[in-house]
Amino acid sequence: MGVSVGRKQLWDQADVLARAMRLFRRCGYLGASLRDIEEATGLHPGSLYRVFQSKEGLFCAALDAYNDQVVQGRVRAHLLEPPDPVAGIRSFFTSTFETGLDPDPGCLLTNTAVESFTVPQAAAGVHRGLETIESGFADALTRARALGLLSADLDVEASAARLLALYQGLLVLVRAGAPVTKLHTITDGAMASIGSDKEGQS
Amino acid sequence: MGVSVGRKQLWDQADVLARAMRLFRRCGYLGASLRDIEEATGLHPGSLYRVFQSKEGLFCAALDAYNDQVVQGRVRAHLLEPPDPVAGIRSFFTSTFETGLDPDPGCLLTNTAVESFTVPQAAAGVHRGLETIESGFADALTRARALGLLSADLDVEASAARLLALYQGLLVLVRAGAPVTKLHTITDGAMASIGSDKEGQS
DNA sequence: CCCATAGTTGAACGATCGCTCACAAAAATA
DNA sequence: TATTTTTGTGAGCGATCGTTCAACTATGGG
Repeated sequence: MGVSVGRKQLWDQADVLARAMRLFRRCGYLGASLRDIEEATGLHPGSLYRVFQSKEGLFCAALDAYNDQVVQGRVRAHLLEPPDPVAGIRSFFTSTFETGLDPDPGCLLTNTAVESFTVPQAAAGVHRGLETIESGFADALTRARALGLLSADLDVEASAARLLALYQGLLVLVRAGAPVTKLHTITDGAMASIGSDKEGQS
Repeated sequence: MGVSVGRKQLWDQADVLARAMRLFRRCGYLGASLRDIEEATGLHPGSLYRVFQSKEGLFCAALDAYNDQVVQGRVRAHLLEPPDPVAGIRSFFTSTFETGLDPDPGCLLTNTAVESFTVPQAAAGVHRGLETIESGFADALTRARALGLLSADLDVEASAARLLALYQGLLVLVRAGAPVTKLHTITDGAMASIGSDKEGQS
């Protein structure tokens, strides 16, 4: 069945998608030309088009990879796994602007939602990524409530939706170059709005 | 001094900027070609370039017009003038997604912040617009506190920053096609997070 | 060794991009 | 009316866009 005739593919698809993803996060879909993509990935247009059909196809594949690796990775690391879900939610926010991690390449979900008119097929990917984040918030909130860290009558669904909006807004402000102090203020307010301020509330 | 020799300009600059603004809100800077601009404004490239020097110049002028007209108009109408500042804040949010007003042309500040790499000179305009909104929130919160509608120990500055982030996030979700019920949930949560839920809190 | 197959390469296509400029048309001055 | 000055017009510039494809290179089967 698995015919093994012909030349072997010289490049790793995951690696190429990771490079394309980084370029799209920085420059957006329209801002990244095929020549830029060629330079970033090291692939010539023929190879790109044989596998991904078009620039849009590559973009959608990069968006899927972003969801599967970056988004799910961050959600798992900050929202699902930490024993202290409240601290996890906080670090999910602060990790977007605190130095060291990465020099602000931008969130592909935020950027694509704003650019959405350009690549209609990407809407599904944006929706999927946003839902991953939101259900991550919901999971962390539910766990925190069960641990007694938050009020028992907290509306998890509404709080998760609000945290998602706050998170997207924070990313916009990061892109706009807001000072880190303001981003911290917003994060502190977000934590307080779910009933957990910095000092703890017993 | 004011020499009055030569042909009269046939077009109204404010009207042209309003049309360009609408196009940029919908398509973004990169997504709007000069041919699109020509069609939207009715101006030929010669006239455009004589007055605005470049596509970037036109964009920055449109962004300034957006700040002076749309942003300041909305801030005044919802945050500065209403006798009930709390209701004003709520309508400032809901007016972005409730039907009738406009079919979601997008916020030029949000879009430009995300696209910021493209037109570096636009950063100042984005900053100015965001500050207009944030100080509008601060004004409404201060008035609401003075009226006894909100807790006396409310941190106005922090709440205004959080409302700005929430507002930008809401606009991202609107662009992403989030259902109206979710947008309402987020708005209700935003109001509750400043200490005023739907039913009122005495 | 030769052929069939799969993958790589990069020149080049038509379309469109942002932008320019020579020219025509109007308004004020002489 | 002739002249000067400003504005409108739109063909067309070089550059770059997304995309294609014919030639070339590796691989496995017979």
